[in-house]
Order: sequence, then structure tokens, then C-alpha cells
Amino acid sequence: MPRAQHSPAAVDATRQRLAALALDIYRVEGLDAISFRRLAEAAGISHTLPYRYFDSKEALLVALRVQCMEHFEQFVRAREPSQAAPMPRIESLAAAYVEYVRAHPADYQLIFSTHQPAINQYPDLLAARRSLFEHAVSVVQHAIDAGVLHGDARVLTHLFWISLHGLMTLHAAGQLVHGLTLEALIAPLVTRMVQTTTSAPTPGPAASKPAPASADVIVLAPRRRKPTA
Amino acid sequence: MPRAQHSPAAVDATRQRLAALALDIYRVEGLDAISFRRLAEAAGISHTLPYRYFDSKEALLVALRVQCMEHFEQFVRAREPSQAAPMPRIESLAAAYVEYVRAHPADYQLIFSTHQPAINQYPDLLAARRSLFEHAVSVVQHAIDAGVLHGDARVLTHLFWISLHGLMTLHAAGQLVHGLTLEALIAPLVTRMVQTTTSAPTPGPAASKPAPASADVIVLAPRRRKPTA
DNA sequence: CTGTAAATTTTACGGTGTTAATTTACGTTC
DNA sequence: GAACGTAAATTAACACCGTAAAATTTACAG
Repeated sequence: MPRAQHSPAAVDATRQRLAALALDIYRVEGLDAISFRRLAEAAGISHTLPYRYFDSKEALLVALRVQCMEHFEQFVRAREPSQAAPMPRIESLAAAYVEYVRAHPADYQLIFSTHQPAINQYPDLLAARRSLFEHAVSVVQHAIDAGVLHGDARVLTHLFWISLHGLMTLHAAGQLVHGLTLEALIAPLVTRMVQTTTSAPTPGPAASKPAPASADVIVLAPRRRKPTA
Repeated sequence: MPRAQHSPAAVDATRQRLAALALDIYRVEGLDAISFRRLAEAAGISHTLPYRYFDSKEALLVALRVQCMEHFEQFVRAREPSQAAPMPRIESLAAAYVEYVRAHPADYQLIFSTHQPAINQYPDLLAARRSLFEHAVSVVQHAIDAGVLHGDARVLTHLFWISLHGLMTLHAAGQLVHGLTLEALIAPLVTRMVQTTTSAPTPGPAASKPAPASADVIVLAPRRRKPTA
């Protein structure tokens, strides 16, 4: 006798539609413009109905981040050369990364926004990040297998990513210091990244097993201390 | 006849006091807990009086950022070895940077928070950032003058900073991928940073004058193309 | 048609940033 | 010392916001 429940698929579709709408609002008017009431108005529904699709505003923002991350991954994957030497593949990956941030700086800022719940608390976020990261790892692993890179693929990938992210997050937020542009920094950065890892077979103690650093005083590996062995 | 105006010094002092109070709230309860009403209550004043000291909430947040940046610089300067060889000085600077973020992750996140007005729009922010950056530049310049580093000091400093910032911002936001820790990444990162710049005298075309890149297709400098000269 | 449960809207509460009106406090002048 | 004028500070008000609960509409089985 009761009214039939909406199919989970239909609910998911509406959730997607709302998320897409919220993303539109974000892109045009910024983060502060995102609100359930505004979103509901844009969708032509009452201002509490979004609660059927998102547990809270935080959940909505997480959904937006996931959406952006998936788009990011798809963007990067689409620009990957099908057949290429290992290092050019890595460079293409880096180039695609940069290209994405230049094309969608706001989306990138959303993905890596500070003051956001830790990624570990949302399985969807974790999965999206993992997918993107592991893709990069596979490209790096390919270079390692070919003998042109040396070290642990995940650590190496993370090192590459750290540098790229540092540059792109500053660029997207307009925080590069005056006089220095993305164009002036990206080339030397990538050059250094690549050149370091290809030439040096990761000198034992530092890369494979970093200094214990259980105490919080010494953070950097003391470079002048000779290996005890 | 009129009531005496408060001296600018007294007004500044109160502004400082309110900013310090807001920073306390932020550190304990996070960004969303910062509000004029909450701040006013903590300061024992009416909820609109903060407008005497800050044009808007955005201005308050900017003041907090400036406050954190000044503390950051002071923290780093205090840990600088007075006399040391150029490269150890740079390493100490990097270590101090890392130490600060580990000790005050929330403050660091605030300084570099995304979705904040561009730094160029607030002279105070610009000055604070400039001061911190130029300090680092001087340390790098010292190494260049000693002949142990090669290249443009500002570009080189920015490259160092980008990598450190990439790592620390991910660390502070809890966004490092699972299994990889700050401790495991900081040593190889710094090792690579240092090693690259000391060994390579910045191979002409890439570092000094990056590829034109007026079109937005090619971003990376094509590494395999030999210098025409 | 009717009952019933799901879907949706309406109502309500406490909180926010911000502006305008109002009150308070104090130095100057009579 | 009382009255005045102005700066300081508070109060009142508005339009938002997230969220919870109540009220209502809607769609379908019988």
C-alpha cells in the first residue's frame, strides 16, 4: 500500500545532479557561495531536501571533492601517451598535471583545500585519491622496471607529486612571490626532479630507510655523517 | 569639547589583543569557530565592536595570517646558526621550516589556506611574506656567492620552498597517502633538493630562460632537444 | 476511493556577518 | 558643577546560514 521508494539508482542520479549544480555555483561564485539553501533554490526544491542526498554540508563538500578528483584523473589519463619511453611518460604525466591545474585552478584548490576533514575519514575520498595516486605509481614503476629510475615507486611518486603539488597549489592560490611565474618555475623544477632520480641510484641510508627520527629534534638526515657500515 | 579619541597606539594594541584572542580560538576549535560574536564574547565586548578594529571578518583572518607569518619568521630566524658553512645553513633553514610546521600545523595551514583572498590584495600580507622569503633568499645567495650553488637566488629559493611547502602542506592537512610519512619523505626530498643544485650548474636553456610556453599546450621544457648552440 | 508510508515542504531555532539607530562616557566650555 | 558635543560602545535589525522536527503533500497498493 505504501508509496514506492525511489530506486537507489535514481537517488544516486539526483545526488550527482545536485553535486554538479553545487560545483557550478562553486566555480562561478566561490566556496562561500555554496549553501544548501542556494543549491536547493538552483535545483528548484525546498531548502531542506538536499538532506535526502547529503548527510551534511560537509558531506556535500566531500562529494564535490570526489567529483573533481574523478574528473582530474580522467583528464590526466586521457592525455597519457599510449606508447612512449618511460621518462617521457613521466614527463607527460607531469605536464598533464600542470595543464589540469592551469585549466581548473578552482577545482584543484577544492581537491586540496585546507581546513577540510581529513581524507581518511571518507572512504570515497580515500578511494579517489588512491586511484589517482596508484596510476602515477604505475607510470613510475614502469620506469623503475626499465632500469631508468631507482628506488621505491611509491616514495618516488610521492616525491614527484610533492614538488608538483607545492608549485601548483601556490600557483592556483595566487601565492607565488612577485616576479616568479609558473612558467618560469615549472621547467627547472621538473628538470631537477627527473635529473636527480635518474642520475643518483638513491644513496642507501637516506632513501630506502630514512634516519630513525623518533625524537622530534633532528628532522633532516645529517648528510655529512658517513655510513657506519 | 568632544570626547577624546583613543590614541592610534591604544587602538593598535587592542587590535593585537583581539587578533591574539582569535588565534587562540582558532587553534583550539578550528577555523569555523572564528566569529566576531564569539571573539567579542571572549573579549568581553559587544558583538559589533570588533568592527572598530577590523573592517570585516576577512580582514580579521588576514590579520591572523600576518600574525602567524611573523611568528613563523621569528621562529625560523631564532634557529639559524650564526656561523656555518653555506649548505649546512640552508639545511638548517629547511629543518627549521619543517620543525615549525610540525609544532604548529594549524598555524601553517592558516598561513597558506586556500580560498583566501589573494595575497597581493593585502599589503600587510605581502610584506610579511616578502620578509620571510627574502630572508631565505639571502641564505641561498650566500651559498651562491660561495660558489657552492649556481643560478638565480630567487628562483632557487622558490624551488626549494615549493618542494618543502608541497610536503608540509600535505602533512599538515593529513593528506599524505597512506603508508608514507613525513619522516620517510623529508630526508630524500631535501637530499635531492641539495644534490641537484650543487652538482648541476643549471643547464642553460631550462633554468635561466625557460621555454617560451606562450601557447598552453607545451608546458615542460623538451628535455631531449639538444641546445642549438 | 482510501489508507499508508515515502517524499517533500513548512516551520522553527540558534548562529552568523553586517548596517543602522541608539545609548553611554568623557573632555570642553559656560 | 552643569550642559554640550562628539567619540565610543551597545542595542536593534536584517538577511543569510545549517540543521532538526513537525506538518503536509504525493503516489501507489488494495
